[in-house]
Amino acid sequence: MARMIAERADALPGLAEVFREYGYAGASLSLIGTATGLGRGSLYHFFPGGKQEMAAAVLADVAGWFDAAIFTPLEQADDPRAGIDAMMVEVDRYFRSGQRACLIGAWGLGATRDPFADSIAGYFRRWIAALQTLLARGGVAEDHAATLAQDVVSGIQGAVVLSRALNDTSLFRATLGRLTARLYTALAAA
Amino acid sequence: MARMIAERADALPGLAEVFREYGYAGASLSLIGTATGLGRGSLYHFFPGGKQEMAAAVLADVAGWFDAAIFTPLEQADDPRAGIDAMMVEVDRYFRSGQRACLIGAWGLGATRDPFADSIAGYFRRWIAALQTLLARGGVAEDHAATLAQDVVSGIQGAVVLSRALNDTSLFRATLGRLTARLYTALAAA
DNA sequence: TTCCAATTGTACCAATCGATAAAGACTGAT
DNA sequence: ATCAGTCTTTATCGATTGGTACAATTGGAA
Repeated sequence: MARMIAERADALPGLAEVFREYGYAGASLSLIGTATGLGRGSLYHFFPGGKQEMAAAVLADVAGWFDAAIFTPLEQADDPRAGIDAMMVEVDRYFRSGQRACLIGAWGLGATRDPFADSIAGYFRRWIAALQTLLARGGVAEDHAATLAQDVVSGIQGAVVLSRALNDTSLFRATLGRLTARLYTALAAA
Repeated sequence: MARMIAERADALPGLAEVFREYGYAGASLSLIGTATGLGRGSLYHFFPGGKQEMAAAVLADVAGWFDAAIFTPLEQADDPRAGIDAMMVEVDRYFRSGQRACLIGAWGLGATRDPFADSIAGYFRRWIAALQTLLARGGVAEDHAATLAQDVVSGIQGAVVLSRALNDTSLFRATLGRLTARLYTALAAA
């Protein structure tokens, strides 16, 4: 009966989808079981800490993905404009043009955040810092780079909320475009 | 045993707080009972439809509050700038400078929205329309007013997410200030 | 005072919750 | 062939879930 295929990491995508859609409290073990294709035994084998460990693993996985796919490329981009473009492309893909919620942002809003407050804050701090670094390297004044980076990360989160609520993918993409334009303008003025 | 004091409306604030903090699934009847000071009997007397009716009532209450305190004043403001200022003051107060989540925005992100998708979308549409109307009356070009209104509502939602995640009230207020400045600039150019 | 409708407390329901335990099935290495 | 270790199934736990039923109690109208 053992597949030897299953690793802990294989369960994470399904796990993340359930948590994202139903929230921490709403993600029951039956839903999790269905989404991951794993029985209770397997789940508790991979996550002895239970639901809380599953949530922590998902959070770490999402944060890790953003780190590798967005934050680090952002910091290491040769051309600031190319770095920004790459970020926006990945953001649009990841959030499915605003139809997919931000798990970390959503958990930050409710009581779920308490056990994970540091991870959640760290994720956003890292994102802002990476963007700020890029802008500063592009010649943007430090304080302007800081507020601009905040505005962009905040603007993306707002676009996720609004475009999901209105069920409007074009709104998300248009907002990303406007945020990109603001970044370009700041770089051009520098 | 009867108090004869309690009305259905008296339960709404506590109800809203629980739903906001714990989400729909996480808001158990015990939590709701504690927060409202009402037993199961009273709750099901006022809300025969159970949890779902409680949620719908809270949603309608929040939307009604915004309508009366923000949207309508926005539409009827004599001076666009004064209308904007009043909105920002109320927004900052309502969201407690970003420490209080937006119940409607949060529910729009997850599976909870399904039964309430129309109400949630209507809330945001109304907000954007009111702001857009104000800008248009201030002489801002229609398409510019539309995108600007979207950006501001989206920006407020993003600021709630970000400032709550970072536990930073000054970030929320600063973002509101920058959004206000953008609106002023558009009005000045008109 | 009597009575009625509104409100509340209590007990209870089946279903599901998260979690545990133990036995079984499979693997790779010896 | 055997063994240790990995993974899965199944059954089950006590607690809690949302919801119901009903009697007790109340304030106000008659």
